[in-house]
Amino acid sequence: MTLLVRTDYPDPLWLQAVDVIRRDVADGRLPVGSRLPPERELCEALSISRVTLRKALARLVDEGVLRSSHGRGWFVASGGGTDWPNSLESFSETADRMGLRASSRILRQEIVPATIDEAEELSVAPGSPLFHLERVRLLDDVPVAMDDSRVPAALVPGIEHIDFGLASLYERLASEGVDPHRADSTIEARSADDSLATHLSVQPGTPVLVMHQLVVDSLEHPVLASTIRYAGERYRLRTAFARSQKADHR
Amino acid sequence: MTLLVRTDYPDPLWLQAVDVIRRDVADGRLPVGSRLPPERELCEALSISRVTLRKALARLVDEGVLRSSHGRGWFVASGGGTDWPNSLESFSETADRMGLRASSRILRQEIVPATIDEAEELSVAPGSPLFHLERVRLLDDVPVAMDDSRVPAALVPGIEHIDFGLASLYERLASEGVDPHRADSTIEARSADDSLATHLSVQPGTPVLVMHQLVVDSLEHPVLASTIRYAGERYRLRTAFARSQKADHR
DNA sequence: GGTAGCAAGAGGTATTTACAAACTCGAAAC
DNA sequence: GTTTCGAGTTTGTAAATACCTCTTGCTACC
Repeated sequence: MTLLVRTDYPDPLWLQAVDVIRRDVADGRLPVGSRLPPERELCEALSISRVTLRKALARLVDEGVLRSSHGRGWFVASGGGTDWPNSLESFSETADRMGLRASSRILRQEIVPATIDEAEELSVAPGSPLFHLERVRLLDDVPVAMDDSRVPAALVPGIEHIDFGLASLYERLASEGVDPHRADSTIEARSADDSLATHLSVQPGTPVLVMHQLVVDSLEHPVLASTIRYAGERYRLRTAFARSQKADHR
Repeated sequence: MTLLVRTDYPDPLWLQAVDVIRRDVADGRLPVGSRLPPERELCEALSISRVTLRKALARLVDEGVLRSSHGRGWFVASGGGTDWPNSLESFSETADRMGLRASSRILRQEIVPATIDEAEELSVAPGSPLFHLERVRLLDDVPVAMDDSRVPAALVPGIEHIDFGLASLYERLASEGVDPHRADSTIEARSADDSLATHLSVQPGTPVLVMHQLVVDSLEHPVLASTIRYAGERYRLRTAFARSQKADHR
């Protein structure tokens, strides 16, 4: 605990205390399961009052870093800090959580006329311009998924000139006033075909997780259809489902 | 604000204050968007100190009931932001939609002591009795999935004698006052091992969709852990994700 | 040898007090 | 007429203090 909190810093003292303790946990100076010094000692060590310290500790409980035991002390929570998304965890959120770097490799980016099937799914006229974006998604330069997205070109003028190696498709849609509201999805397990296996650097036939999503705005207009194929050994979807009372699993 | 907090009640004052304010909001005495009296007035009205009141207010922010504006006051938050209608189509709903008949074949139904891992996941003591239910789920007598569920036996007395070829696990839990509230889930693609392949009547190595769920009640107590393995060629999860507009609290 | 009870140490709750920072609004200055 | 300033109000942060409850371990008693 070398760092102290400083009154001449702009951040509130309790936030500085949060950072100090969180860092000590992350660096292993406070191993998982270990007990922290008593509150009164921590106060002295950090030169803050007990109220301020307890505000910091409360935040760390919220973050799942610590837990308290009445009469016994403060303990570093087990690393399984179940930090569940309340919707589907996005690719970059997964990367953040695992401390990895997310990136993309563009395979295809063009505007083509919509086929009958595409037109039907996205509620546009057959032959109307459709933006195709095909990317390999990587975590720390390891290919993890193939993302094939289609957007009606009319929604985002000039979309074919955006560099999606850097830009986020969702952010671009949002900046054009497109408001993703719901994503109707199907999820299934398939075998990798030769083409997919090549792009993901896996053996043909290995299991892949195929998620197809149709994203609609608040007026139920389709704005994006995407198919993401995840290498089964390299990715795991995380989400939280609300259980309606009538859901029966007979 | 008719009710007061009382020092001679067992609940902490700040918790009583939370209840009072939450009730006022629920009853419409504090309409959505309205401003609360200043903290100092609330302190006096509730006969508690400002620190105690602020602890209550902080909790209500966590619950999404209130929000504060520096220099302006406290406001009742719009209730419609925090809903997360992520839903997952259940096995029997899928059967209904496709006009098929859902059934189960029991492989294993017994009470065994919880292992360390199981105990940790379900927040019970290691060695405490755990109900294991292993079933093959069929659609029109075709095996489609293998369901392995674990429930703390204390939740449903006599659970080991129920015929789950007919009864619904969720209905049984509900009838015992267990209220499934949320299911934290991971979904991945794997290859079928020999045992699974036999039960599902597929070739070993074919892709399977593995969904693991931890179901918790409204108090965040785990009530059920289940792993369902779907034959990739025979089943497709259908779900709707809400795109959360939520900001991070960093 | 077992058990009840006490005391020390830990977190939990609550009060009082003080000052800082952000917002509102009206009055004065230009 | 517009801007600027400042007083007043309100939330945000922080300290010092007191006492309660729970856990643990030791001690003394039976």
